[in-house]
Amino acid sequence: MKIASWNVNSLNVRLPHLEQWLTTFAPDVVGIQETKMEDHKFPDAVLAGLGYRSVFAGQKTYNGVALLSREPAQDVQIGIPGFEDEQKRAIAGTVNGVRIINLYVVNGQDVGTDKYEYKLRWLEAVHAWVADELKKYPELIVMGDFNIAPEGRDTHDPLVWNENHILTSTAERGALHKLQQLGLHDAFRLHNDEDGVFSWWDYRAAGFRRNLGLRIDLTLVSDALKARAVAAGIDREPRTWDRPSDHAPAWVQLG
DNA sequence: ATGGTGGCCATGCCA
Repeated sequence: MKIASWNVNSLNVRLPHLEQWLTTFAPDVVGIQETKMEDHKFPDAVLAGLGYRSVFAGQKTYNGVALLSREPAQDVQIGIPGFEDEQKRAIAGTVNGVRIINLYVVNGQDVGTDKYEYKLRWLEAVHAWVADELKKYPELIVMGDFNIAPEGRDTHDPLVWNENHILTSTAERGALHKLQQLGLHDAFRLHNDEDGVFSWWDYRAAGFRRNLGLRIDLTLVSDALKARAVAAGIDREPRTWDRPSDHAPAWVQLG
């Protein structure tokens, strides 16, 4: 079972890319972020034609998440339970017995801003939620656009992307670490040791051409799933296509 | 030190 996470940065613009990628990469489950699309506009019929069921929670202009799966998702949860949030950033479901949480983590703008504080509050709420979910579903995947690069080797320049910089700051990495302390493993790092492998490249300054990127899109697998995570990676190909998203899909394969 | 590209939507905001 191949499970992937992809920030498409507008599903309206990227639907052809998604269709192409579903056809060639053939994932079994996909978590989508930044659909930027209200629910009544979601192309569930098009995706059904490709063999995928969809559940989704969207809004105009910003945010928006969806979960696509070949088998229908059960026990679908939209938003973080008990956490009031107008922004559509979280959706979860159970597919083939595996609980899957798909997140579009708050970007945070800059360290010390209101958005940064919201990001840290939001991650606290995610921690409580995941802790609760793990009790019910030991076989759990938490994936999405985390907007956090776990380590220096997940950035093109650790001197720039340092402990005071957004996406790499001490508090952000601390929140990710605390989440992983629940028993979640970065699937990519179970199988890849190299640095310079990224999932996001800024549109500005020819970031992709120069490979100036960050690895901020993660698939985390629970203790109970760790042995089944037989491969993981990032598929750079859709980032090479015309008018691409600024993110590439991150994936994990369960054996 | 600043802005750079892109999406949404018509202007700045967000990333």
